[in-house]
Amino acid sequence: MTEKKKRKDVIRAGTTVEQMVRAVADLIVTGQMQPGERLDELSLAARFDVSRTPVREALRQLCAMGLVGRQPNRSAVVTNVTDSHLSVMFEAMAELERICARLSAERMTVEERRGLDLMHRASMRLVHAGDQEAYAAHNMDFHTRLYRGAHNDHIFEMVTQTRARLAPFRHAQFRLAGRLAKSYAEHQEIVTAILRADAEGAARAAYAHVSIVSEASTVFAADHR
Amino acid sequence: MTEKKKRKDVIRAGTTVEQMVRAVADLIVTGQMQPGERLDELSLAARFDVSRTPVREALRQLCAMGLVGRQPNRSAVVTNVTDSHLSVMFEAMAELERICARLSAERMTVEERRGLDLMHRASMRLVHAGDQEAYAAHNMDFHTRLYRGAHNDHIFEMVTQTRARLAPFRHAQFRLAGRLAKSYAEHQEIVTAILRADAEGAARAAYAHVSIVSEASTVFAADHR
DNA sequence: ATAGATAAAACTGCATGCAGTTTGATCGTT
DNA sequence: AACGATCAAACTGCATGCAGTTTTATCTAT
Repeated sequence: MTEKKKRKDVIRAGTTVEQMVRAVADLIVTGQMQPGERLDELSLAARFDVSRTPVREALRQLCAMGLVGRQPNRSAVVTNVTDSHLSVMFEAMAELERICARLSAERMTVEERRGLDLMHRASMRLVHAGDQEAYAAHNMDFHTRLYRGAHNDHIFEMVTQTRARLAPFRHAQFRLAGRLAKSYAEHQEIVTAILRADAEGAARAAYAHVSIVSEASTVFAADHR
Repeated sequence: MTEKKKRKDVIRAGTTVEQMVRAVADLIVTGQMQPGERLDELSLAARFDVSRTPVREALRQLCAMGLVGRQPNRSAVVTNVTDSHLSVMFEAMAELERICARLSAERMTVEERRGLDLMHRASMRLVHAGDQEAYAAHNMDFHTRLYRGAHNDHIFEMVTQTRARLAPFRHAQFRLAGRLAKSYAEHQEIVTAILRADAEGAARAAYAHVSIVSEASTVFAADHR
């Protein structure tokens, strides 16, 4: 019993496939695997010490998530968001953020508004400290709240998925000089509009916010080519 | 050689998994499988005369598409879009259509605008004939052009996916009295705005159009409960 | 008669094996 | 020397088998 349980504790965090999805997604999102790189089933299976079956299913799911591309009888490859899609992806992201901001301004509960405001104010400390790592985490949370605030699960799903694909590029944006303070100021605008239930103002601010991130990220991507 | 080729001709239309995805999606979308119904791997495998492996992978993909739900160690079940998600899905759809219409008004090429206008005009014949089947096909095409016109592949993908999930409900909407003519009139508004490059007008008209479809479909869904 | 326990049947999760396809390296030809 | 053909190694697609879990049917006790 203990043996079995132990094995589960180690292996479990959902099924093997779920783990594989998370693990491989992590490799991609953190940049440990470059776009265009091949993901062959056998190597991955060996690497994580499972058989090819869960690997295959994970790859299929990652394909659906857009993180890898597949063709029949060929290895899966890490999707190259860089190449053609970057601006398209950011545009989509901006549109989604705009929707979420507008709906959030209309629908957020009092608690949600207060929570957003509080966590935003708290983040000022991180800006002053210049703590990029912590601010990135805060930023993630901030936007997640916006997405949740729209109170529409399907939109939430779409925006989350899109964000996942853009993750590699967003990650490094705060390195650029002054981005932290700028980001904070932009958040401020969004928060203010939402607190006022100013749907159009929130929408505009959120759209602009992503556009700026987009430019910053494009610069970053160009640097690393 | 001929033997092999023949086998391919029969089997081929992509890989086995792709076929399974299409086949099962069809079962769901056409209503041959009701929401909540269980999809057990063995039965499906037997039904389509393949092994469980491609069935499993197809189910995983269908899950990603949102057509079926899964839990570890349980059978996949046809997603019950009806229950809670219907209005949420339509709302998301409306937002996406709004974006597409706005971007289409801004970006469509001259040919795209002309094509949209022509096919819209041609559809008047179907309205007069009261040909629901043909009009449904036209409607599909019409909206697809709107999505393409946005010139953003990622948005196209999202909207296509969302539409797929709503397909079962959209299908029957034209049965309701007068829907054909109303739909045509609404399309007219969208087309007019796009031809004028009136982004906001197109956005507004498209949003309203989906909202009305939503109501019609909700009625339909309620009827069939 | 109903509720709960128990055991068997059914089904999912994963591993493994084989067939067919792709990849890439070697050899021969121009 | 460069290009193309040929063949072997590597890899994907799918089938099948076993272990473990869920589901269902039967039996027992209140």
